[in-house]
Amino acid sequence: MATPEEPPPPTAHDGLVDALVQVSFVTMAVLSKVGAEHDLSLTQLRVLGILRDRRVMMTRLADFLGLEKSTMTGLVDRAAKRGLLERGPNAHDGRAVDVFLSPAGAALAVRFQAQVRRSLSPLISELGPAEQRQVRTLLERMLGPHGPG
Amino acid sequence: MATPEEPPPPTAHDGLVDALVQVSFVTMAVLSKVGAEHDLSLTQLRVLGILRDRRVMMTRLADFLGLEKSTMTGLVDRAAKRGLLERGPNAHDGRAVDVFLSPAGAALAVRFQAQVRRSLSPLISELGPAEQRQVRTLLERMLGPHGPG
DNA sequence: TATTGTTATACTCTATAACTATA
DNA sequence: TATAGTTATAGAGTATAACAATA
Repeated sequence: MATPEEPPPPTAHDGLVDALVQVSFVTMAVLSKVGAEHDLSLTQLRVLGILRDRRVMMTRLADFLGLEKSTMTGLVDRAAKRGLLERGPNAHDGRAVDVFLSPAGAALAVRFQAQVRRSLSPLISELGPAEQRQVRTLLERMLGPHGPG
Repeated sequence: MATPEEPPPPTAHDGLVDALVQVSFVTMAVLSKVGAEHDLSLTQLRVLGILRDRRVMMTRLADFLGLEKSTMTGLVDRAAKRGLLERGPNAHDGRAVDVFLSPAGAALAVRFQAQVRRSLSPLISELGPAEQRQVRTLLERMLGPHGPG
């Protein structure tokens, strides 16, 4: 007899979902904090990460981030004004604008990544070496067949 | 001989850090998306989550979220205007303002949680039951001695 | 005609500083 | 004097709609 307001049927993996969400919040908090030390928002961090090994047009960057192209204009404007990235012409399409990291931006991305690794170490060090390999494998599996590329 | 710009020495758990960050981004994207379907930002979601089983004063809410109290004013204003939560007097301090979920807010929180669980299922279903128990245990260990409370 | 990018506008989120009311 | 909360203000992040230039 289900009432109109059915209580959510707790499934076997509810506990996993909760742990996943909590760990994600902690991880994002670390990312935010390290980013803030460089005056970088999470979105700006993602931009640096995406451009790390790519030169892409505005629209593609917006697709990667799941944002509107008009949002990209402001995001790229601010990062460019700080000298972290640059705009340039696209070789194949006169309408398109390419975006790519400046040397300063690339250097910052490298420093940032190292800092994130250090900042997440305490979390990870709760586990032994074998367990670390385990979680890593399992997390990568969760990310799907696209794999850790 | 280390150069002034030392290349970051890759440690054993770098791969785990990367997987953790990626999984966290995916998880937050799911949270954002489900939240957006209810016109709720990640911060508003966290507010609902915190108030789920608590009545707290503004300052305490700000502490939980790591935000300034002035930020809370706007956040609570908007959520209250939508009827999701209410302000009330604090029994022990005439200066303080308590915040708590309205019935509508509590109902939304329940619906939201169920929806998040469904939305994260595909990710989790990449693993078998035994593996799910494993990750859960390991993630909870990473969250530290504070435990999954 | 469709697509790329920018501009204009508006709203949310966030912080700092100044203020009020209570402790 | 110190603390709780709000207001004022400013800037970043986001979206929608209208526009210019190119395809």
